[in-house]
Amino acid sequence: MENMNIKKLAKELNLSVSTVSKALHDSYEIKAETKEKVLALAKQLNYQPNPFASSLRRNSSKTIAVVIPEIAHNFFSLVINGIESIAEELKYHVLIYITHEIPEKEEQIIRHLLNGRVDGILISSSGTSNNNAHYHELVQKGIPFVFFDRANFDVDAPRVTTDDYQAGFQATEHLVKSQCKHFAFLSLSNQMSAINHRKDGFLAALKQYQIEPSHVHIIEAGTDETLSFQIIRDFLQPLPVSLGIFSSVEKLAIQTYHICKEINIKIPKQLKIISFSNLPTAALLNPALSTLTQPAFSIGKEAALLLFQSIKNKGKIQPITTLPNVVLKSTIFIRESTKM
Amino acid sequence: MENMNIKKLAKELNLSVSTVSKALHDSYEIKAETKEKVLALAKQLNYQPNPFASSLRRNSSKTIAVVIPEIAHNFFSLVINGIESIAEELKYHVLIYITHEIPEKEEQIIRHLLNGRVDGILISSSGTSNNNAHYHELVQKGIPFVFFDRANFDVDAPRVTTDDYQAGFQATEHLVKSQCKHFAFLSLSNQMSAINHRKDGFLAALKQYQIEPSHVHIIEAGTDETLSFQIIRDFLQPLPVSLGIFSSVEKLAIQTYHICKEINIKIPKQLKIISFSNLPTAALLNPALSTLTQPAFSIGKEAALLLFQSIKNKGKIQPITTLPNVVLKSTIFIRESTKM
DNA sequence: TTTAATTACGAAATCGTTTTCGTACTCTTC
DNA sequence: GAAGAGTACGAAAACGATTTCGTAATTAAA
Repeated sequence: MENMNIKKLAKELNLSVSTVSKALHDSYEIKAETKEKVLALAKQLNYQPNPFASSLRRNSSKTIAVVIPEIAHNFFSLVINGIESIAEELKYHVLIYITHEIPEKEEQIIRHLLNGRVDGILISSSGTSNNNAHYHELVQKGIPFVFFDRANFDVDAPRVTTDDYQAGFQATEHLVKSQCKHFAFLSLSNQMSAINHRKDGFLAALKQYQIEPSHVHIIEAGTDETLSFQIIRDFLQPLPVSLGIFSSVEKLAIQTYHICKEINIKIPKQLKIISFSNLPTAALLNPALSTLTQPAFSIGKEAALLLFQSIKNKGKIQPITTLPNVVLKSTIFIRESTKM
Repeated sequence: MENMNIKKLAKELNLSVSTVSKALHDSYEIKAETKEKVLALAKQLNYQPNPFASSLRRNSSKTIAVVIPEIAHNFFSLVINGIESIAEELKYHVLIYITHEIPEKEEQIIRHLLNGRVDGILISSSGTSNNNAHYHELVQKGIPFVFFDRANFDVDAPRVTTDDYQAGFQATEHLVKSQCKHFAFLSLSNQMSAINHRKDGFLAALKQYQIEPSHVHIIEAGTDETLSFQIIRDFLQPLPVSLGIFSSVEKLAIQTYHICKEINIKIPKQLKIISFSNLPTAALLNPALSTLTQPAFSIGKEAALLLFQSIKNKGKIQPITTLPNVVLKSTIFIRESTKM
């Protein structure tokens, strides 16, 4: 009696395995009376179908994977929250994979997932633009996937992103109007779609306001903490006059705060800064940080919804439509860190 | 040629399925030459074994589950990072389940996992003390699990916790020495082990320093954001003189900061506060927040290690030993929020 | 030379479901 | 009352691996 299975259940009921299976799936072939009996005993004996046998036979796992660069990050954990809210509702399971911003790691994970362990994948890419073979393999294998936030635009897959260009433009415009003279863009890498769009918005705004190119600084700090710390600190010494920083990610803004505290740069007097961020404490910082805040939870929800749509439509004839490409709006919060 | 499987591979090689399977698992029964051929073709044809067939036959899933109250929380996402670091190394997969602090939700998740989908479970309990039947069912089913941070001490399972009592004592002692006269403990609920230990340390310290009971306040703010906001605000009006707050979780400390900003209470002049927290911005807050910081990443690592040990030992005769009960040390950071 | 052991492989059972295909039996319908 | 339709179930194949058991061929031991 160690483990209940459908065979024992059938024997107990004096029914065949197939009848029991059909009864459990509420098949029209089975009469109501029998169904009730089966359901009753199944509940009583606490029968739970073996998920692997089901998955093997049905060729579906009721599982999705989320592949992200890092998890200890407000944005990504909020996104996961959104994803989970939908998955939970649809009784799907969620596997988490972390790439630690290493493109090769992402490749390896994606390649592994070609084995059919999951019905679909949500990806925030760590990949570089010259490397998307693994995405194409997913397409070939027919495994649905959706990009969120960081997409690879060379790959035909649904995307959920935010209005990065506009937000970047708006943030930069705000810095200009706050009387900044020098402008710096803090970036992780020039290979990430979302960040590049933010940079494009930044550059466009500076162009529109006819800022001298020599006053425009693009700082690629990279993903290594120690190194990026160094790079930013080096950039701030000597400090460009009336510097306005637009940080493309929260982490670099926080590092900047730490550096300013360390080498005694006064925000916003000597340096103004605005950053993309989902920090719940942005308003409590010293000084309060101006932010562009992405609707992270909604991004997760939308991406999951798109993915489940793809999963459902799999195999069916797709109407020739444009690729789903949801763009959500970020919100700008002006706080003290950019005060005149 | 849609999907590669072991049968096609065997046919291609003019070998039997069993030989191929054994070769792939490096069995001593197969000679080196054959193994090489098999490995070579497997790689060339990009063969990946179907995980569900394997799991079904082997009765093991190479998957663990992490069940946590919430994910958008620095502590838990750091723990997951630690868990993932071990799981990744051992080629295990990680499923995430979020209870949203709802005990019934946790029960439901755990009961579902009785079906064998995972080889083991890491749990930070959302359960109440009078409700641990589902844990016992896990024991009965022989599914290994490990508690971390929030354990249920009525259940015999390995635990990874921190020195909550000592940390609570130390934090409170610090408040006493900072000339506080009234003392408040902010709690989520009186049903969570870790939090209760912190409270015990708090009360013990106050007793040792002979603080009048009427100056001791236990605030159970609950897990609902809006409600807890209300409760804390109500407590702070009117403001007890020389109030020292020990917040058992980060979230309530942040709420307190927001409230103080709103109703214009000066920290640390009118109110001192120290909190358990893994905020990367604690030092950048206005004022910088004194914290007790748990080694969250290590907690995740240790818990995962214990779990994998249990999984490995499963079925084997256990030496009669004491239950693994790892207790890690938290670190106290004194900052401005508790300055005299 | 005979027997025993070793090597290298294959046939088939097995894991627990789902699903296809039969097939008795009852009920209509003309 | 014969044919067709509908009802309710069962036998067996399938999913794709792993593992047990058997065995032919070779080698070693007696």
